[in-house]
Parts: sequence; structure tokens; C-alpha cells
Amino acid sequence: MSGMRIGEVAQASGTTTKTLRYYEEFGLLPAADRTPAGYRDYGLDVLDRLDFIGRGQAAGLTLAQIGQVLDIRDRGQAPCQHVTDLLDTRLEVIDRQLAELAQLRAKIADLREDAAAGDPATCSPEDVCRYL
Amino acid sequence: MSGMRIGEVAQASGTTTKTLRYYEEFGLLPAADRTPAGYRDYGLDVLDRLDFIGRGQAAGLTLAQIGQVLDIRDRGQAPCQHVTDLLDTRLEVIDRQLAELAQLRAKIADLREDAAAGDPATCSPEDVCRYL
DNA sequence: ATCGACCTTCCAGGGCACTGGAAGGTCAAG
DNA sequence: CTTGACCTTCCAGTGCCCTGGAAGGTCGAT
Repeated sequence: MSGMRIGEVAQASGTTTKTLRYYEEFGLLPAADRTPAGYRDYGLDVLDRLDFIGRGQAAGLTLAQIGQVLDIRDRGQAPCQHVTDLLDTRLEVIDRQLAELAQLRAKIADLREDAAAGDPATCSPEDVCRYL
Repeated sequence: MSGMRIGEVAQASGTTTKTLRYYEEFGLLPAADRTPAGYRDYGLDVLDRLDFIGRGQAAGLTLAQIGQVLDIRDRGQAPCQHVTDLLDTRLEVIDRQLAELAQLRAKIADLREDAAAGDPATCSPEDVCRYL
């Protein structure tokens, strides 16, 4: 009873064959069984795994982080504690990024406002452009 | 009357010799004069230019974008119109990023809240971890 | 003469998650 | 038998901005 070939898995999971092979090489997917001809032969469980990987990606986790979670699970443990830690860290990072981005936005908006008010002719060569 | 060597320029501008050589190769800085020994010999004007590059970087412009502005200026034109366009585009991008990041933050905060409330034992293997 | 701080060029890597392409094997249908 | 869709591996490149390191030349002071 043979399972899915890589193209079917790609289609079913909404990714590409390239990506699946990359995930395997990266260690996110276990080495797939092979047909006599050497084709990868996947079971249905790979779809759950890919779904989890997708959820992790959607939460902005890196493949390396997702891999850690998967490894814990593969060792038979519940990765929940690790996941919550990851989420906490992620929140901190995002809050920092939001703050930085808001600050940058304000700065650029200021520059833009000056530019709207000013006269381009007042740019001096040593400034290159005084609007920046 | 010789000017500054690359190390002095690096120090005066708060960057590194590596970066200065990279900027030259990338086209942000004109090829510097050379001393008889082949050392780069910079005039004071390079500091204005580096200051502008720094301002552009601080506004989140890419080196390629900064290079465009510098090219316009080098052709003797006022790059102000181009700069304001760049700033407008930059604002749009940042607003999109802010919105995406805020959405992501909300999503992760939700996940995290579920995790705080739930029981890790309810994770099933096909979920890998239900907190994600 | 020699030391150490500087300078030169050139090549390679790194982080992240793929993506492209070449060269070739396999399979089912017509 | 041929076509075309699929599969395989391996290598290299993308984008961005540097950064590291090797191998060697130059300068000023001791």
C-alpha cells in the first residue's frame, strides 16, 4: 500500500516539491520511504506535520525554531512549554519591532512634511538633499 | 596637500574601512585618489557624502536607493523630487509593515493566552502541539 | 634592521527560506 | 516507440549589507 508522491504532497499541503525536499534536508521532515524506483513515498501523517510547520511559520517562527519543537515531539515529549516560551520571546521581539517601526514612521513623516513645506532650491551640494 | 587615509575617514564617519571599500565598489563613493603607494586619499567632501548615506540609512532606504539619489546629485540636478517620492513610498511600506506586525502580534497574543489557560496534556500527536 | 600599525587586493561566507536549472531516470497513455 | 509528466540529485543563486581572513606592501618610529 503505497502513499503519496512528492507532487501530491506538495499540492495537498499547498507548497512545492522543492520546499519539501528542502525541509527534509533541513531536518523538518524525516527521510521519506522510497518506492523501488527511488521516488519518495509519503504517508498521510506528513500532512499533519506540514500543517504544524505552516502554523509555526504563520506565527513567525523560524524553521530552526519549528524544528526544535518537532524534535521534542519526536522524542515523545510534549513541547508545549517550549512553545509557550517561543511565543513569549516572539511577542517581545514583535513589540520591539513595532516600537522601532513606529519611531521610524514618525521620523520619515517629519522629513516628508518638511519637504512638502520647503523649497527644493535651498538644497546645498554638501547636503546632497536637505530633505533627508 | 594630502587628505585622509581610509582609517581616518572610517573613524571620522563612524564606520569601518571594510564598509568604505564596499561603498566604493558598490558605487556610492567615487573611486578615491591614490597616494603614490596606492593608499586611498580622501578629501573632506567624502564626509558629507557619508553623512548623507547615513541619513538615508536611518530613514530605512536601501543602499541602491541612496545611490540613485547620489547619482542624480552627481549629475548636477536637485534630487529633492526623487527623495520625496522615496519617502512617500517608504511611508507606504512602513504602514503596511506596521499593520501586518500588529495583526501578527494579536494572533500570537491569542495563542499565548490559550496556552496560559489550557492543559498541556490535551496536545495530541497529530497536532504536534495544540498551542500553535 | 625591525616592529607594529596601517594599507592593498581578492575571495568567501552569513543569515533566512527557498528557488532555478541542468542532467538524467521512470512511468503510464496513445 | 514516443511523448510528456513526473521524479531524482547536485550545485548555485537570490536579496541585503556587510564581515572575515589570507597574503602581501608601506610607513614611521625605535
